[in-house]
Amino acid sequence: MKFNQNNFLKHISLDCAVFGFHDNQLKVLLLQTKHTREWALPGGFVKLEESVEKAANRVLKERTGVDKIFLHQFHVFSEPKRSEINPIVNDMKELDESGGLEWFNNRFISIGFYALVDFSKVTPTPDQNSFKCEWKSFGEIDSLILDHSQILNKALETIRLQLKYQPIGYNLLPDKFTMPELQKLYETILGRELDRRNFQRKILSYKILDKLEKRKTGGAYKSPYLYKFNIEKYNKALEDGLSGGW
Amino acid sequence: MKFNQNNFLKHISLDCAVFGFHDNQLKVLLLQTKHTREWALPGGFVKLEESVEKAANRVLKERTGVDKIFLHQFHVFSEPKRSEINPIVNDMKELDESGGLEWFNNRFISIGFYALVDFSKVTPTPDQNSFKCEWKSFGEIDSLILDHSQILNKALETIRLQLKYQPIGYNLLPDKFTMPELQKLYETILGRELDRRNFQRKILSYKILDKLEKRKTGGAYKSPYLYKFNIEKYNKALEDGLSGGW
DNA sequence: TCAAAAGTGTTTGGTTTACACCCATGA
DNA sequence: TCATGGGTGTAAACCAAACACTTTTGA
Repeated sequence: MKFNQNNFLKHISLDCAVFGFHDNQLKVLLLQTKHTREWALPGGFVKLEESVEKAANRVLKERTGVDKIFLHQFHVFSEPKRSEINPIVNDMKELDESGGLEWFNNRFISIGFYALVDFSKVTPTPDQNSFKCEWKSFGEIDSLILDHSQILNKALETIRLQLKYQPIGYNLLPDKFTMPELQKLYETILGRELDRRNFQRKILSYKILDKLEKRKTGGAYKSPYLYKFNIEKYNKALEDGLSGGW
Repeated sequence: MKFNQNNFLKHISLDCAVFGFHDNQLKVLLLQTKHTREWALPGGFVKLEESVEKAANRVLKERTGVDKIFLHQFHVFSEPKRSEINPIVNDMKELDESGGLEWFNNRFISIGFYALVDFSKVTPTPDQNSFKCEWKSFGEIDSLILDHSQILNKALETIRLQLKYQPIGYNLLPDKFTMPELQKLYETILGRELDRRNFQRKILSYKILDKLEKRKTGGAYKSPYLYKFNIEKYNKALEDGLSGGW
């Protein structure tokens, strides 16, 4: 299936900061470009008859295999020169016969989205312009294409703010998880350590968790309880907001 | 000066919810369209070489006479049919010889901004497609053109959330103001009453106010103190965020 | 001189923080 | 059996909500 620029709105793009959580680390889904081997956020364009939310969902379905991802727009990036491509790329793109060169030389206003996904359910899949698609630990990402670093940082900042009055985790953790795992997630996003006991008390006070039987498997030391989110209460908390902050 | 559609990015517009505060009421700046006499939010388009923020600032300078207004983007509105114009307008627009009909029949993705301004400094000024421009009390606004009601409501919702961790008022009140006035502003935005004494204690705890001499003028009863914002501390609070919420 | 608005302060209850002890587990 | 991680509890500090009394002002 070839890219046909006539199917898309000119000047408008979208970029997604897709976050996952694995090995106690915050992961970000990135693409490596075919030509320059630079890293980029997954992104795409908006079809003539779809909303930007639909477009973002479509793009992420392609990149991850997962549909209906938790996804929110958070900022529009529109500096006039933000999408000016590297002259080197310009040359290399000419190798491309898809007519993409003309398209990519347009100025783009990009709508930034952040997405939270269950790491284990994602199958990273490169797009037409990419060489590969894979998870990177947030801490190990250094330079990204265009203004994508800025977009990524602003996405994380937005999530940190959301955390103050909304629960998080349902979209980032597997169905069943332990309290220490959930805590680690919060600590990772917030970038600081939390008190184990106070964390538990606070989270439980939101009443969005259901406690299950003890876990038995592998891990050394005392086995922690398993929890799962109570989805109704979780969604209600998402809408109503939480009282205290972190 | 005629509108030349070649100077603007196609498919992209912006709409601004401009809030002011007057007579203890929250005011919104609206335009009344020439043809159908419907009400609309001030809006505009993005020039080929400007950011959306610059564009919004430019548009609001034209509508208010005020430059460098406090202005933030808050959401992108992109439902495919959101900008489909009323067929009646379509006919009437043909009266217009500016070539605007073709332009307005495009699909537009609109970037929503909210703005906070000092009511007394604004000179409402209609644009090319408007009959008049004036302040309306938020409570008295019923129907707006296209999805502008939705945009306006989402703007207010956003401000309410901001209020939880950012100070507000510097952009909405005159230089000098009294504590009851500031409180009324908070109450108006939040849509509920606050305790006078607790409000004062909390606001003062932020240390963003400087207390001045007593006011003497007109108002009956005991004269309240005048305050002004300490702009350095205010800006710092804007960046760092406040601790407690409302 | 009185009603209404505004200045100031105190009590109370909940929430957050800090910290301690015990239990379970696999090496 | 012991080091480590995990479950549970409590005292102190802090903050927010509720409420009372006094002062100033113009009518």
